[in-house]
Amino acid sequence: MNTQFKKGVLELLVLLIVKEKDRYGYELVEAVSKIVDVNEGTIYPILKRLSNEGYFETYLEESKEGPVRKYYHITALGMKQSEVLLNEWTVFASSVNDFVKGSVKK
Amino acid sequence: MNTQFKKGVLELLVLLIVKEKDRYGYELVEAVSKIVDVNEGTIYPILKRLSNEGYFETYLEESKEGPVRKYYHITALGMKQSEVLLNEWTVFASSVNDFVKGSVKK
DNA sequence: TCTAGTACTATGTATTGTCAAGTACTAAAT
DNA sequence: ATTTAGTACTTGACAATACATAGTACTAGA
Repeated sequence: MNTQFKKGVLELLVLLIVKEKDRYGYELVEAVSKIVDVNEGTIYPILKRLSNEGYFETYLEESKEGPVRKYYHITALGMKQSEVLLNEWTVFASSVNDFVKGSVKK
Repeated sequence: MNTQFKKGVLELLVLLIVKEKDRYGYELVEAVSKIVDVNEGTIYPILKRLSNEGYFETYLEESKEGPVRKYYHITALGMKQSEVLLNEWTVFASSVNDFVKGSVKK
């Protein structure tokens, strides 16, 4: 899969998934993987960055199936950011798709 | 505009525009700008890269309105690449859009 | 002669995704 | 008892690509 296409989009996907309900990192990796192919080493840095920027709050919870899980909870700022990004993506993708479709017909 | 979303997509747009007919750099900047906001200093490096990779051939032609123009012509390899990239973009964008639409409803 | 528009090049920087390796816990298989 | 697989997270070096800025140079009109 084209790595470049994912830039910026993964951040949007992570925000939207955590917005649904609190998630821990490993769960996020699997959830995002269902949409686009993605590497473990890609998601964790995004989570750290989004937390540093105040979009997520975190807390720990024990698990019976393995080590402690770090859960991510979206903040009001994160909600706002997900809306901004979602809007930007929608505008961007439809501009590109409109052109691309016209290009195919010729 | 979100810079990250453009990664990889500009290459696709440039390929599709040059595929229509031969273009020179400055013309490309204007054509791409109609689709997504883009900087001059972004397009020229893409043209150089795509030429180095054998997707474009170039030739010079004089102009009455300014300095010499460098025209880009797509090669068979470039045609192939534009199809590959277009397909990858279409699959990618629709995966993301399908998820994103589901996410909005909730 | 100056300015605006056209046309291309070069360089340094920032962002972000990938890869690889490592740590560590639990549960099931050998 | 030990190994293996699955879960869970961290870190650091690396690659790709868009941007900003500056510089060169040509033409035409004020």
